[in-house]
Amino acid sequence: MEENTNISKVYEPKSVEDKWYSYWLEQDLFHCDIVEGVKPFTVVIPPPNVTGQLHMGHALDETLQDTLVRYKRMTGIPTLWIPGTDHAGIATEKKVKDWIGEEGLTKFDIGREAFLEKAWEWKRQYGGRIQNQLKKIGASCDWSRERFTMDEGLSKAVREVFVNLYEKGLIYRSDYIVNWCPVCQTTLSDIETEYEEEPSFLWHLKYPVKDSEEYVIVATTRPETMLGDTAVAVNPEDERYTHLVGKTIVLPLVGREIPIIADSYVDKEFGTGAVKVTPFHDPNDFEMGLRHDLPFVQVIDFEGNMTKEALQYEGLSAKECREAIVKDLEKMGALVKTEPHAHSVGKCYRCGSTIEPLVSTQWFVKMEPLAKPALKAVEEGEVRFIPERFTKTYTHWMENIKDWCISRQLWWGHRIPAWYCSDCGKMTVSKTDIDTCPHCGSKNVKQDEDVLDTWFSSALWPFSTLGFPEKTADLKYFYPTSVLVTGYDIIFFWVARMIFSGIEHMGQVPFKDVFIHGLVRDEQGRKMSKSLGNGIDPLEVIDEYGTDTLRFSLITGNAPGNDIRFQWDKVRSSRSFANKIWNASRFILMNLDESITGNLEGLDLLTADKWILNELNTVIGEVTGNIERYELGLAAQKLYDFIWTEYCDWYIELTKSRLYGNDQEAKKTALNVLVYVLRQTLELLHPFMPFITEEIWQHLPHEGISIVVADWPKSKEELRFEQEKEVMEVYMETIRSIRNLRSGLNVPNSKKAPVYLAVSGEKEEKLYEGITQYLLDLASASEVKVVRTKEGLPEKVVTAMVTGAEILLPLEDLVDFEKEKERLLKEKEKLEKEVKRAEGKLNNPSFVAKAPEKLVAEEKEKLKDYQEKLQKVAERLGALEA
RNA sequence: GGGGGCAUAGCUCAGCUGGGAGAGCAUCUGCCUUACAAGCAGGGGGUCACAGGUUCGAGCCCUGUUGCCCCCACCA
Repeated sequence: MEENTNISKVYEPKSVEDKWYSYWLEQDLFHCDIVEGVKPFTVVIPPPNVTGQLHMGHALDETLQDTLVRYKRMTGIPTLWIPGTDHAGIATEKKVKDWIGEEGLTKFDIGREAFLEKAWEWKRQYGGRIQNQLKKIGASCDWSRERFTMDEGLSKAVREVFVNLYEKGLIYRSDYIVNWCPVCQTTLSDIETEYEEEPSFLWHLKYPVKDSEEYVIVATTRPETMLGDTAVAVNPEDERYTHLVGKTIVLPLVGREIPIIADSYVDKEFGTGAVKVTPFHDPNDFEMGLRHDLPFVQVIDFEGNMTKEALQYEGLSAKECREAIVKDLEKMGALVKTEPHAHSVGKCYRCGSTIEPLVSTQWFVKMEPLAKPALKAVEEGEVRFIPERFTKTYTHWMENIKDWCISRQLWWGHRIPAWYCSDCGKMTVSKTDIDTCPHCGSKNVKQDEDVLDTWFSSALWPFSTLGFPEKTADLKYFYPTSVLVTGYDIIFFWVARMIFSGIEHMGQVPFKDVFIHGLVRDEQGRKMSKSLGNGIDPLEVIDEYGTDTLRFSLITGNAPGNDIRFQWDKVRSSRSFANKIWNASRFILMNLDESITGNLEGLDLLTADKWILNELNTVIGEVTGNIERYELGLAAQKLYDFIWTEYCDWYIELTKSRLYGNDQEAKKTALNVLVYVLRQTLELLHPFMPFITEEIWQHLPHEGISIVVADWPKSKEELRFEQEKEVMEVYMETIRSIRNLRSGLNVPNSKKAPVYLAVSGEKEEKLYEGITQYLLDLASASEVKVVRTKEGLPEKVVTAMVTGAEILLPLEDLVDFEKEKERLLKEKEKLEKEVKRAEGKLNNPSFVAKAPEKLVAEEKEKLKDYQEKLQKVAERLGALEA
């Protein structure tokens, strides 16, 4: 748009997006300074994985955040959006393992130090990718405050928190049954384990009772673990087994003697009512093992193979072992029954491998003391979920929370700050690295090999990014943040943990609002996934259609918290919208000259001008309210309707005769209003479509260096024009009616015809006085006459009734009285129905008594209008009969 | 087993504190009207899943039913 001629008829996003993003950075518009005494608006980005590529989920998440952030920035509040990335332990470690694997090396070949060296190198090479992608979608982050979870400062925060929790007794180290991924070679927390139902079998095994002819039949889904059985349990109330409790079982194949115990965990109804107990390999059995002081026998190792405790089965994989055992038990007659059984199996959320529950020494966070205040904060509304229903999801999880296993057997991450002395055997937990045992002075101290769960550091994100544990100015000013925007799938992983961490370490909740969105699904409603190959790359959409288009299509027509189906149709319709704005603006720019400022002072406004200003005023109020309430979909929809329907289809058309006419003052007025409304509309739209709005705004008369920092439009009392609105609505009704009549007879627009408006009184005559030009412009009128009597008008007319007037269109030979009668009869029917409806309401005494006065008055008005129209239709029909 | 969501036009979905059912796409008719055919004008199409209830008034609130979906828990 450098030149006002030769502008492309279609909007070309590529030529403007990078240009403006660079400009915004050059002008440092996203940087946020502290303004003492003014409460800022702060958002921290849910940090994408450094290994990550931008996917549709990010695109949605960043778009929502950016929209809120840009809006707030325009309202003049100091606004900060902190970007950053997450080190993503398992995911990144896997990438680096694959990377060195290309040279035939394993991480153990090269050792911890070299491996970490490689990992950092990998991060330097690919870690910047996601940031550039964020810029591509227009994210207005303060890049000077970018953070990475393994930055020095953030690592310091992790240590601070770890040690504090440890010293309070809220972190402990213990042998416990954990979820072990034999492929990733690490533990996983409970929420990192996903259960899938698989068709399997329930094997019924016969265990002989020692020194007896009796036996107990146990049912199991995992026969291979029988090698590690250290008891058989029955319900204490189960009379079938009472006499056996305390006796001994001789474990088949193994020969180990194990007790029969009574434990109320056992369900009498399920299977045979007797359970084999494998404390080392099953969470429930583990608990029973503790309760009854049973031995723990490990028969499956950390690679998923059988240990030497598995005797002759040593070395087999668990799966092979299962087959062998079933066969062997069958051979010896110990397999009583095999029945099909749906069995839910834990899977690693990263690699999908089957999880092996195993006992090992791990670090845990004691959750109950942390969960309590976190629950209270949400209950008391200190943190608010939008939409509200997710409060329940959160509460339910927090109420039933178990301790959090935080140690991971990885190298990439925050190494656990605990040291073990091989001389005195004591452990030291310390904020700083140590090389001497503080207990005995020995130099033989070794740091714990494990690192912390990635989510441990993510949980600190809202304050670690601001400088915690240092009491920085940023931390003081920007914490707590204003809103967290994220998907419902990580409420447990992240949101909940940030809440209790914020309360625990900062003494304050980390954010006021949690704005939850859904998942972006494919066109068939399936989850986008790598394995299905149905993911759509947002960058490809941007490449083809532009960022604004993608953003708009993700935001419109969605309610908070609901999943979104990605639709190309919707993308295309958003592109059409961008194009519509482009062309409307192009039209206005083509007509501009230097005298046009887009200010309203001293203009002689017409009805149409006042009408559009009034509509703009309304839209400003509504859109602002919608954004404040996180109803971004509604806000976008309103802007779409306003721009397309009211501004383009009506207002621009209503100004054309002035623009093309000879009255320079009138032209100037129209143009100023056109520019005024367009500029404000662009400002309203900017948070949603940042690039196209900036491009156009810069070409319009404006103040300031960028729309990014333009003032958010405000509704103004002096631009409320209720009366003009009403008049205009009558005019529009009239225009539609005329178009309708013509369309019904297939009259092309090029064929102009006179329009007569028969009005009943002086008031109506006055009302219609100003309509002439509008009908000439928008209703293909050749001339317009407002008359008090139909006398002397042509006979061959089609008619329609509008508020206060009867339209008569002399369309000569096109007029078919039979068809006309038919149409009017239909119209009559419709009106009668309406009259009946309105009368019904108004004759209902309780409606009149109880409904709001305004509503009753409106209903009365409508009734009157319908009755008038009905009467006119009847008259016209009468005339046609005659 | 517990919790939650959805059911509205042919399709995908909106519908804010209850006050005469909307959008996009698709479809039909007529228009290349000098901003835009990625467009303009006009039209057709809905017992708002079902059954009750509250209310002057229910797509919206309450109860129940049916059908899909999700989350949590996981009785071997």
